[in-house]
Amino acid sequence: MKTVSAAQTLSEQIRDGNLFAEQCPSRDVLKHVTSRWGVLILVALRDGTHRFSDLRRKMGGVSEKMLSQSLQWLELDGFINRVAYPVVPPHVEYSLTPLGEEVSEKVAALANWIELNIPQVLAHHAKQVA
Amino acid sequence: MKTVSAAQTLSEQIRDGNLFAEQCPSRDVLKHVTSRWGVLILVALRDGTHRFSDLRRKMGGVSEKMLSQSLQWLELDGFINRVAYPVVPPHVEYSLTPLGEEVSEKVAALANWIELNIPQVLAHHAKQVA
DNA sequence: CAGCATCCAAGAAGATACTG
DNA sequence: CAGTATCTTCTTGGATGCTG
Repeated sequence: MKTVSAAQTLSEQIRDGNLFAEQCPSRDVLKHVTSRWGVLILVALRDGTHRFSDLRRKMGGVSEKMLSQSLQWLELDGFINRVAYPVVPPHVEYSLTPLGEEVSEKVAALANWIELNIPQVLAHHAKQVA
Repeated sequence: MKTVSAAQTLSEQIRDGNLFAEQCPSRDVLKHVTSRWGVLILVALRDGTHRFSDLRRKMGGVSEKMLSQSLQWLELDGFINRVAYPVVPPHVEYSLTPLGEEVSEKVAALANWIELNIPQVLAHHAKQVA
C-alpha cells in the first residue's frame, strides 16, 4: 500500500490509475487485456507454456496476424514472456510473467463466470422475444 | 449445479459455455461485457442506480450513441435493469440486476487490478525503450 | 515454424442534428 | 432528459503472399 499525501482526495488515494479518466493509460491496458483475443490468450496460457501454433489451434478462429499482434501487446505490457529458440525451423514459446499470472487470474475468473452462466443469459434472451 | 451425464468428459462437465469454441454464444456475452464502455458501465453501476446523463458524465468520453447502445446490449443480456418514468422531461434509471451484480463483481476485480498495477505496466513499457 | 507486409472488408465509434 | 437517425471516420480483423 502506498502512502497518501494530504493533498490527495478520498477518491484518488487508493488507486494509481483511473479508468473513468479519458486519457488515463489504464484504458490502453484494459483494451489489450479485454480485447477479443487477449482474453483467450491470457486464459490459455494459464495451463502452461504454449507455442505460437499451439495457441492458434487452441483458440478457435484467430488469424496469424491478430494472434501475433495481441501477443505483442501483452508482451509490451509485461504480461507475457516470449522466448525464441534460434533453431530451424523456428521455435517460439509464450508464457505468463508473474504480473501476467495476476491479470490472467482476474480475466479467467470473468471468463469462467460467463461460461458457467451462459444458460441464464440465454434464458433472458428468450424472454425478450416473448 | 447441473447434473453430469456419464458421457461428458472431465473438461466439459463443469462449464456450459466454451469461449475457445468459435461459435459459442459466450463469445458475444464476453464481447458486450468487455467492450470499451461495457466495462465502465458495469463498474459505475456498482455504486447504485444512475440516470443516463449521470453515467455519461461519469464515464469520460462516451458518446450518447455508444452509451445507449452498450446499455441496450447489457440490458438484453439480463445484466441491467432499465426503468423509465413516464414524466416530462423523461427520467430513466439504470441499475444492476442480480445477475449483473455478479458479472460486475468480476469485471470490477479486473478493473481494480489494472488501476492498481498501472505503475508496473508503465515501468515495463519504459524498459522496452532502453 | 513463426512470423511480417500489404491490401481490403466489416464493424465499432464519433459528430451532428433532430424528436417525444 | 433521454434518446434516435444519419453520416463519416477509424480501428479491428481477415486473406493472401512472402521470408528467415
